Amino acid sequence: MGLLAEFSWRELVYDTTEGLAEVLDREPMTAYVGFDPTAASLHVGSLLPIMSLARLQRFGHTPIALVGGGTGLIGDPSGKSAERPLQTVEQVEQNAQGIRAQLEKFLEFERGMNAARMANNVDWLRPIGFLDFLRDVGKHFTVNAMLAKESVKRRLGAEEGISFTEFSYQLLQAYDYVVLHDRYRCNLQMGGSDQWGNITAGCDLVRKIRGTRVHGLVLPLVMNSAGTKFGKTEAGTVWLDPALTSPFRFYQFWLNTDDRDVVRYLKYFTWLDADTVAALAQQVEQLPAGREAQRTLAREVTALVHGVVALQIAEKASALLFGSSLANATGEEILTVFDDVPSIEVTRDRLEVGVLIVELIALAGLAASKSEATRLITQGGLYINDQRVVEERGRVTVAHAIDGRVIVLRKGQRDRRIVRVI
RNA sequence: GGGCAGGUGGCGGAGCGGUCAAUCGCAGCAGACUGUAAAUCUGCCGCCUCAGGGCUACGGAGGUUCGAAUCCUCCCCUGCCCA
Repeated sequence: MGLLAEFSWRELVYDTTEGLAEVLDREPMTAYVGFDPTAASLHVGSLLPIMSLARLQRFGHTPIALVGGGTGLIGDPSGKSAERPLQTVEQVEQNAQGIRAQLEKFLEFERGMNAARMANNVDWLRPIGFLDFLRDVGKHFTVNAMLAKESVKRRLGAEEGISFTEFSYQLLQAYDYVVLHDRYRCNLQMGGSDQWGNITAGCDLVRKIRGTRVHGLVLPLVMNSAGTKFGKTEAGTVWLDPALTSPFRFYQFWLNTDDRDVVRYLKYFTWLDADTVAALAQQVEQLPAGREAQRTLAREVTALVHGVVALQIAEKASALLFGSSLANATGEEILTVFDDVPSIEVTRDRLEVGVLIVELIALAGLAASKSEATRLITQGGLYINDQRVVEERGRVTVAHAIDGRVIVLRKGQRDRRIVRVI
């Protein structure tokens, strides 16, 4: 099976440039994907392009992970409905370093023939002068074509418009392709479907100034059936950095995947083969409550991103939280399992006196204010050590501390905070 | 530079002198149901509060009025059109 067939059954091909199939069958290619340093960490949304690069490498092609340290200073208007504030140089640099470190985990850099490469476009975008850029790159683009790009068109119709800076973005990304083509013979660029305009701009530019035909492939936008943005939960973005999203929550994110999405996600985000995925798909049909597919997805992706040890802890925590009750757990166990749950510290002295529950909740960050905390209790959404709180003016005292060491606050079904007694 | 239309709570979008902490939709939070689901239903959704109320809010600054998100003046910002 060739790469394209592999991509195809996994539903990874949203669109490609013409003739890509023939080239892929004929020769090993060098492909790049760009990652924007908009944050210090990548999130699960980036997992699709990352996995795609990794798959490509397994098929003997060479992957390049491009960190957009230069383009990040400008801001890609693709898929954005409004102009975004510029990030500071330091911010971008820091972010670029962070995601660079993350990307390294997914690709193999020691692999002989097709070892992965890492590049940062600030290296060539920073030194180039404005006049040179206009003469060498800008001259090959008509504004007419630039205006026709979906990302630009949408903004032209929008209230806010688009700045010259973001308008120019497509030229920078196109130029990246030229540089990567020159340096590494890169001849394929992949990205999310929102990148199609930027990718074709790059293909055109390479053809115009180097006379070579290079290709592009865009991946589908990852959607979920609930209509919300993939990779967002109540708690916010699901990051790949374990310090930002704990392995436990990461695991939970995947475990909670909608039935309608889980099979597709197995194809997207795991290495499981077609037969295994088909078997799991059948499970979803016949025994949805068993959630075998979700469990497998969560295990696979968590192990991939955070490692087997982190996975085991996440599974153990899940079992304790949703299986047996807190009542049978010792303070020690709770502290271990909830190690990565946000916690606050309260002194024993304060607990001797008693702390107003609403104050504690606000302090722990379970509610934004005391009014919100009061509301929460009134509605029956607050639990202390899994016991529902009914008295909104009540106090928390040492008596609540399990083994005198820890109190577990919970909002709703699963949002928890740990109070450590010190 | 000129003309026009706008700037209201996370977003969209009402309100156009008092009854407005502000209709409504979306998002969000909680509850019920359940599979730690989806769908659905219910409640909540500025802050503080000794629960009576108090405070801060409708781009910014002034002003008119007993009283302004609503009227006036100036300023700032955005879009569209013209130059």
